[in-house]
Amino acid sequence: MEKKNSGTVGVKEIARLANVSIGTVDRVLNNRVGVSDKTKAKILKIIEELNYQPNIFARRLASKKKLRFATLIPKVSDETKYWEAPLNGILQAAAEIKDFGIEVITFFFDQNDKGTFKEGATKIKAGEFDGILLAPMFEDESIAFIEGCKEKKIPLVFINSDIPGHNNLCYIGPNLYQSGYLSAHIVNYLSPAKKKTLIVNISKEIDLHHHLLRKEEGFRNYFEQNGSTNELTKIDIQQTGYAHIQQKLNEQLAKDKYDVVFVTNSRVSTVAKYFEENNIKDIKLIGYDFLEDNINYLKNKTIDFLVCQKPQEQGYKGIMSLYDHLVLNTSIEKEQFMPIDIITRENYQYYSN
Amino acid sequence: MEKKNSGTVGVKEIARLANVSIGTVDRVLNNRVGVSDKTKAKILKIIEELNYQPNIFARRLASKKKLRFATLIPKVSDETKYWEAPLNGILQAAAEIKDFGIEVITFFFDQNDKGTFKEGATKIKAGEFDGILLAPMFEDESIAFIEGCKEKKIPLVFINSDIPGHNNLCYIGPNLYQSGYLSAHIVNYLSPAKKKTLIVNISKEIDLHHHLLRKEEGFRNYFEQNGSTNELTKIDIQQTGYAHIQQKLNEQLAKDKYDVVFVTNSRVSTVAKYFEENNIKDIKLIGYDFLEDNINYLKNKTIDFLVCQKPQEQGYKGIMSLYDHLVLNTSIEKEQFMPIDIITRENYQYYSN
DNA sequence: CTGAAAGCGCTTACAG
DNA sequence: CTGAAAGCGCTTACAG
Repeated sequence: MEKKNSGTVGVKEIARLANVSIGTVDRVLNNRVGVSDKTKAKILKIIEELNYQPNIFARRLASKKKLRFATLIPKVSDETKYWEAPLNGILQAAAEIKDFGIEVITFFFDQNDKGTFKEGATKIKAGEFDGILLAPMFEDESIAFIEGCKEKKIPLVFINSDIPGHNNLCYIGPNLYQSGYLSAHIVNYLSPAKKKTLIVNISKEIDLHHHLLRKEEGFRNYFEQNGSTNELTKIDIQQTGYAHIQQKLNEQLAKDKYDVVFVTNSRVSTVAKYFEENNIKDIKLIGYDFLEDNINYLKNKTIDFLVCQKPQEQGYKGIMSLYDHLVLNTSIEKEQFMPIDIITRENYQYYSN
Repeated sequence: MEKKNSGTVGVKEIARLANVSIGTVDRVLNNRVGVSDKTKAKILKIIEELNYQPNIFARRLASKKKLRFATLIPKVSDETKYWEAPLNGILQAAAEIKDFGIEVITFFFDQNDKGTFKEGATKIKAGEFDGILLAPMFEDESIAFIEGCKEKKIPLVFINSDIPGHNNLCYIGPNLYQSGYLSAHIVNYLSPAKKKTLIVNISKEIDLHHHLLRKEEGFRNYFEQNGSTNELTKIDIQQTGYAHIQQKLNEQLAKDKYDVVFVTNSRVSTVAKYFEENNIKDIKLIGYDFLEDNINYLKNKTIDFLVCQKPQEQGYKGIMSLYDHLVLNTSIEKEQFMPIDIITRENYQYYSN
């Protein structure tokens, strides 16, 4: 004899069975104080037995509780088009949970200016938010901010990059090492069998450089672990202006004849531009991120592969994790690694960021 | 002077402004009959001006309306593990919209038996469903069924394969041609530059064979259109038992030395098994679908690439499209092509089906 | 064609 | 510590 009362039992029925008022049932349901241990136990038992599932619609309709989430990510600029996608994900999630009484407020910082990051953090601290989504680009500043949140017990999710041991709710983003490793795997398949590969790191900001090194590490380790004959060279380009990159590439490409160039971030489009201008067609080019510039070079065959990690989904899932944690009380996976997608000119049309 | 009444105006306020009762407002809101044109116009004008957005929670709470969806897809068997994923997607969507008063009932058929498909279709017809999700494997039988639904104006979505011109709500699934095209693109990158490739179609059911041919077409056209020197051969294996496949492969591989084998469906694991048993390591192997067997051969390096098309998402989105159409009244994209994902042994861990 | 009332399953003050 | 009542914004009969 099974009971089938999913969806049909409510506070009223529980109250009846427990010989209390629905107000009391509500108190234990929502962990509020002011119920004797005895009646609490009795009610909990009934809830358990009935497998009671609250009606979220009634709950939402009756409740006047509002939650406010803050996000702090880099602002979108020509240099950082990448951040358009996470922002879109955030806004999409915000729209979806708006009716559930959640307000999402977005703050931005300048990737080239730690000061703006601190400013944003200060504003958020003052704003008394219930949950925070953060792109913790600057390590020291992020940690200081996070510790503050910890004290106030404000849940916090990281997206895009992690500071292990400091995320207090979850991290949602790429496994950088593995994405480098995968890139190497692709390179390994490319003809010719024996080849020379150039790794290119382009980054001005020293803090961001870590990320690139992590990818480079994965890339290198692949070849080591697979006993490859691939010959690896690398250059670090610490200025992002085209003239500078051009000069560096000129120098490097004069030194040797490469079969593959692996650019460790989205600036692969700059290298593609250089390839196009210099009519270089026999070097395979691999880089990162589904950005308009990159896709254009993919289309015109200058870029061969792009590795992408669903930036929009990072923002979306970040907000949703806060919601799931705070509203639905779901348990959240500590590390949520994004898929590592391989984009070519024959599948980019169907890619969903 | 802007009004900011999003979320604050309700039927009560509209009724007050229109000098009618909220019952009448409700009637025009839900397109019910029994309102004079004059008052209807008046109310619509106010709704428009106020940019009224109904409260979905209140609506859901008060409404007793229930909708029932039916799904008809192949049953999961050892031969058709693939269908586990779409089913999971369907069940996940069902769980999410259950609270919205939607009941999803699943029907299955045997891919090797058209009769079971007809049976399922008949049951669904008799069941008076409000929306249907279908994997239209058997063309004639599907069309007959679909025409019946059309008459009754029951919205219908196709997943996994399309019968163009007959889907009445939308198609959600792969672009088969393009997935073959992409596979060829990958093959083209593989060393050696000049190579011999064998296409393998394994399929017992004549109706399903079409799908494979469509992929083969994309695969072939890529090389034609790109003036490739790749030499293509193909075999059709019309029995799916291992002994038969083994024999066919024996014959074929004795004829020539191939660099790449492209299997046009998930049966690539059978070919992988053959490779493993015969210690074939120098032929690159490409096939379809994120199935346990295939992934195992990917891990042990027998399979090099798998092309996947998010089967779970197909089921999920299929149900959600019915919901969006029937409940939210959203407009639905006619053709929703899945991403074409490239899976290797370095990114399968992070793949979400 | 229109209105007034009850009720969906919760939460929120308020009273004791 | 507990209960009774009002109300969230809709929909659903029912009455006229």
